[in-house]
Amino acid sequence: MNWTDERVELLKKLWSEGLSASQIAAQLGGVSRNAVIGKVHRLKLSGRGKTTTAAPRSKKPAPAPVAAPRPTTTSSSSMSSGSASAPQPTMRATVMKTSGAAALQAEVLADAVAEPIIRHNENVVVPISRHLTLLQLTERTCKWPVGDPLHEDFHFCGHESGESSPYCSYHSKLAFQPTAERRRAR
DNA sequence: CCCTGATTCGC
DNA sequence: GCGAATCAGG
Repeated sequence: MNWTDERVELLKKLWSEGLSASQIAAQLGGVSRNAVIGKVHRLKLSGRGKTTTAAPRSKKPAPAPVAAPRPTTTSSSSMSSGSASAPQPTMRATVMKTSGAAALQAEVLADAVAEPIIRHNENVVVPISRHLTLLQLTERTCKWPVGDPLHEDFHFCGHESGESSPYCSYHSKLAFQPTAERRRAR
């Protein structure tokens, strides 16, 4: 790729708009972040109104994806229904009382419900979003799309997704729901 | 570790 | 002029 007038123009525009070098590189396509920076310097456009150096390393409040005690999907046979006042002597309570994380989350959300399980697979509003653009996605960012692709504020979740999954824990659950009600063992 | 821009220097 | 490698920093 070579720096055509168009590309240079776009570069100038994006750079002045405050986009980072990597973002610009991604949008231009065919060039690396370094290439963009190098070009920027050669064009002597280093300064930008507000250089908020470094991306907003957003701190994660507390995803708290854990705590999914399997509420016993269908079974309703032995015990459980009532409030067994005498827990099994052998089985230590599997309750696991609270946790710092849980408490913190409750504090933040305030409105949080006592339902550790996500139910509606529909268009529940995503918890949080880093509001990443397509080109900002990396190997470890959640690629769950948010919003209307035809609309300008379309973006991606962008949460931590781990190395294997393309989505964060939250969206993985929404994405990979294997026809739940179908475990008909014999 | 991820990301940011800045510089250097061989091509 | 170009941009990978490297540096310096958040």
